[in-house]
Amino acid sequence: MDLTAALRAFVRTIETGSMTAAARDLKLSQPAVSKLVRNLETHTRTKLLERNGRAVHPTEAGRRLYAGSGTALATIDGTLESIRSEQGDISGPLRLHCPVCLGETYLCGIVAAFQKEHPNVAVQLTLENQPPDLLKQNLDVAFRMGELDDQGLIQTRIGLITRILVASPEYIERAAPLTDVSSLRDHDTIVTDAVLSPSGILKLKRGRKSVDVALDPILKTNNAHVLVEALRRGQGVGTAQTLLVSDDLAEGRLVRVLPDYEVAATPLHLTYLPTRYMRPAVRSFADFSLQALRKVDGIVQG
Amino acid sequence: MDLTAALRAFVRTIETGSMTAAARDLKLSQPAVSKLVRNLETHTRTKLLERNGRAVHPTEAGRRLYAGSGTALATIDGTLESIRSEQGDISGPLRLHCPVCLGETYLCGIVAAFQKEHPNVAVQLTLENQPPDLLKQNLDVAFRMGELDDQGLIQTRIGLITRILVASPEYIERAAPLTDVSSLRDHDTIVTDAVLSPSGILKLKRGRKSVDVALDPILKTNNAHVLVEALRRGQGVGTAQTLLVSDDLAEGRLVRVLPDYEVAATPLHLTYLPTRYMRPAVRSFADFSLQALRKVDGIVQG
DNA sequence: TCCATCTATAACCTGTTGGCATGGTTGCTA
DNA sequence: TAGCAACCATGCCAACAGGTTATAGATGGA
Repeated sequence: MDLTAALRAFVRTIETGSMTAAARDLKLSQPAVSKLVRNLETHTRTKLLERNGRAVHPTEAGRRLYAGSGTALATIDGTLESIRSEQGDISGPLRLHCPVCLGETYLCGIVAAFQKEHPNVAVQLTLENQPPDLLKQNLDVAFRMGELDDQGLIQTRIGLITRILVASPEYIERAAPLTDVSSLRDHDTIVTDAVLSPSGILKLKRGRKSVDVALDPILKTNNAHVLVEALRRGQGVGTAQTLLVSDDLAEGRLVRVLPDYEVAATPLHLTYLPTRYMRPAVRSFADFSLQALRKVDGIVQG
Repeated sequence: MDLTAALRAFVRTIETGSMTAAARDLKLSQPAVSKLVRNLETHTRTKLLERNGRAVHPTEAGRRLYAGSGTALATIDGTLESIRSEQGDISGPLRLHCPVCLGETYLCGIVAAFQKEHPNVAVQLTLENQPPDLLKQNLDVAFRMGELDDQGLIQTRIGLITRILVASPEYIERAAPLTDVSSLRDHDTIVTDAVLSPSGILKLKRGRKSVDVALDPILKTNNAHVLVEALRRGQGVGTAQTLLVSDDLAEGRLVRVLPDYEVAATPLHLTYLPTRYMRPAVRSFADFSLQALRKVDGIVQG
């Protein structure tokens, strides 16, 4: 029996919670996974999974096998890949997860540059604003915004994503003068869900002093492109991640307003699971993306 | 490709220093091992072994793969076996090594008792007086006499094997009186190689005081049965491990002489390699044999 | 120079494994 | 309660992987 294949199927089944999902992952048919697990059970003379029609759960023995063999498999994979990479040939899969806005604007370029250096790395880049489940989705690296309290997760702080208040020149021309933050109430505002507190408060800072403004925005969106596009069209004034609008600012399509005020910056982290071995492709990409992102205008240290 | 099989063949090849030997170990043909290693090399795109006609040596990459996958494989095997054993069924191979005299007299009985409790454990018991190479011979546990300086070896002290001076009643009748240790020179002496220093000195102790006696034995042997048999036949007086002659003493076939004197006792150790996982059969037998041996007359604590 | 020992290769065969199609079970939902 | 959807198990078939035997090639020692 191919123990490696059987264990891999078993481990993925537990992680995804379903043989069908594991089969998709492993590019096998569902019966194949079913058989592999069955073989493993015969071999250990023990029921490893509790089949429940709907889902499968590991038995006590299954949990122990998972704990023991999961890391061992990862070690083997990591060692093998590290030996291949020693030949100067970094390869293997690289599964990434990233918030949509960052992914669309910067990460895709970073991935392209990385793949140019390492053409044998097969990237799967998932963009979602939901926080990912690294285990279930089998992710190598996830970029995450905001403060994380997730235990059992290694996180490297990349920097702070700054936001600024911007508007198009046309809008500024047209609308009431924006002399002070209190006048924001009289403006059409456009924001991301994330920057507004549930009660609709935007937190700003002027120097050390923090200022809260209650907004009633004309547009709230979770999509950065939509947001920036609306700002460009002159639909209003709003907060935007600096990294999303630096080009627009440089070319005059957008103008920073109330430049004395700072919008609360969001930390950006690179996260991954503490596997025994960091596969070379993963390690290499982590370094690569970290350096690239820290150079981005709109991501600052602090 | 069956990664487990390939890695196993590779690991055993490095440990034994030859594919042919690894094949014997794994109960495969030599070409099978050759192919497995070749597959592994193809898979890693790296030469892992330097074939040298006479012997094979790992390349740098091979050493790294060995370091990484060796323990991982052991972990997997151990976990699987531990799950099987959870079913109350301790099983698997158990490879033991032991000095001949101890093995013939006591260990064989201990092994039999152990197998009675755990009939699915397949024991290979090698009796040799040469110190074993646990890695090359693929041993789980080795019993060793004497002080060991072997690093990278876990050793549990079982106790001290005592030796005493004995002779048969017939011999004592016939020979010169044995009033003092100095009169030993005038006797026919029978010893194990091990107790004599290279220059032929037997070290004794009387209380705190150590006494050296130069002997010119009529029989030196490395085999305990030969030694004891010679003593029983009345060929002379000699040193014997207490555990070998306790029956003879009890039944009057041998008599202890010069009982004030002690022969230097030899420590007995149970040794094994520090593998990540101690397989259940191994752990269980280690406990079992330790308890049994400590009860043996002639093995004392200290 | 021959021999012993070890590895590589070729040819062949068997057994396992994976895929497909299908049937059974479970839990949700209307 | 019945129908549906999702998931796992099983039987059958084809393909390939991995095993063995036989043989050739290389290397170090006597």
